Formats: sequence, C-alpha cells, structure tokens
Amino acid sequence: MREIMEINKDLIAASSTPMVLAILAEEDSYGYAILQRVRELSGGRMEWTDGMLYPVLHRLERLGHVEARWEVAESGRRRRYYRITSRGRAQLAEERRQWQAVDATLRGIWRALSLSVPAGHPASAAPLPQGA
Amino acid sequence: MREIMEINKDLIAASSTPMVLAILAEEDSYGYAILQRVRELSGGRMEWTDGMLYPVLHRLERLGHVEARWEVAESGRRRRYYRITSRGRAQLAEERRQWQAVDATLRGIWRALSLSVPAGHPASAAPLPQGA
DNA sequence: GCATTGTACATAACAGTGTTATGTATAGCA
DNA sequence: TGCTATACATAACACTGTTATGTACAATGC
Repeated sequence: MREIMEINKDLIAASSTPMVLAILAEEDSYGYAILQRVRELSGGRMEWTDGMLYPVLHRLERLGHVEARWEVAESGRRRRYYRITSRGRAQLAEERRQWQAVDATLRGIWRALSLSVPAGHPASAAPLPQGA
Repeated sequence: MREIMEINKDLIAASSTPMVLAILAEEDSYGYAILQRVRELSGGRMEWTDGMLYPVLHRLERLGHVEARWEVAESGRRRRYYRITSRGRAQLAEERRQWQAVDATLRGIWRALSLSVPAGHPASAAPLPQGA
C-alpha cells in the first residue's frame, strides 16, 4: 500500500528548510538519509527528490545554518554529513514561528468554513476564531 | 501595537492559494478587500502586497478556480469581484489536505525535538519553546 | 563475468511565483 | 490644491523545485 501524496512545489519549498533543520536538530545526517527520514516522518506521504534536496543543503551551508564534513561509512561509501549550527537552530525556531502563524490563520478560516454551511450566501456568518 | 511578522516568500507562496480560495469560499470579494481580510484573519500578523495578490487572482481565474466580474460600488469605485467555482472548491479541499499532511509531519518532528534533549549536543541546550 | 538496483552526491535548463517598483485612476478630506 | 486611501495592473529580478543528466561504487542475481 503506497499512497504518496503529491505535494505541490510551493508547499515543498515552504517546508523544506524547517524540515531539514529539524531533522538535523535530531542528529547529524546526510543527503540520502534525510530523503528517507522525510518519507518516514511523513508516514510515506512525502517523497522528496535528490535534485531538490542537495541545493537546499548547499544553501543552508552557505547561510551558515549547517556545517558539512566528509565521512566514510563502514560500507566504504563516502557521505557528506551535515550538522546544524546555533544559527541554524535560531533559524529553525523562526521558521517554526512563521509556519505556526500561517497555520493558525488557515485553520481559522477552514474552521469558519466548515461551521457555516453555504446556504445561498452566509457571508461570514460564523464568528471567526481568533488565533492570537 | 503593531507586530507584523515577516513571513518568508516561500511560505507566502504556499499559503496564498488556499488562503484566497478559503476567503472567497466565505463570500465573493475583490482584491483590496482580500488584502484586508488576510490581515484581519491573521490577527495582524500577515500583510500581503497587492503586487503579489493580483497575479494570484489572475492565475486562479485562468485555472478556472474563480470567476471574475466588474462591479461598481456605491462609492462609485469600480471593483473586480471574484467568485469561487466548484473546481475552486475542489482545489481548496486538495490544498487543505496537502497543507495538513505537511503540517502533521512538521509538528511530529518538532514534538520529538522538544521531548528529546540530545546529551552531548551542547548547542541544543535550550529547549524549544512549545507553541502548540 | 555482467547487468541491475540501491546508495550517494552534484549540476544545468526550465518554469513558476513573490518582491519591488512603477503606472493609472478616483474618492474623501483638509 | 495636496495628501491619503482605495483599486487594479504590469515589468524586471531573484529564488527555488522539477526534470534530466552525470559520476561513482556496493550488493545482488543470473
């Protein structure tokens, strides 16, 4: 049973940075493992491409949010491990704040929508839930 | 007391479509009013630019998610009103599913992060503030 | 021995989209 | 008259995911 949900490009773009930083906040990791971790964490609903991830990692490195090092696994393969920096942790917290602000707003409208059954033109019949 | 939170570009892009469609699902509206509605719904934390909104509306119209008509208000101003179509409602539902899938994933990692305090990682000494 | 798959990283061309700046037009108010 | 708010539109630019491609090696199967 595979049910990969097609996540649109913009949503991928918006979540890639906080997702990668959060994964690296758990523990140091490398590209290929991050791809698998995303699938894991999403319950198989998200599937990232490597062509999208590596530029993200390079950008984070350029911005000083992560640091990279080469390592060689027992398997003999070379891997590029990434470690989140303190600046990266600060960025993660900021990304999280922003995401939650937008999420609270969206949930507010959605809840109002599901409350008001559009009979003709209910307009904004339902009182809006105030997030904060 | 104004505390507009700077929302990054990608997050704006990811939320603009579901936000506009949801607002139009409440009632027909027009550009300028949508801008104000977003500020309202976000509790003043979000501030959209018109240079970003109008292309969004034009795109939604092109895709058949909304329909537009000109109207003249009592004030004498002409306004371009938008109405969500049935295809737009379907799109809204889909956008909502995607958003919630990504949101659930992000919340999962964030929760795991605030639970586990990685010893041997002094950088993460400060526990992340728990939003929700 | 050889082909296939999985692991592992990297980059280029392309398309979509927000930002910023700019333009047009009118109503309301001082 | 001048300023602000209302109201819509578009262009140049930068950023970023998609898709395709390339390199390299380990493990597996035939």
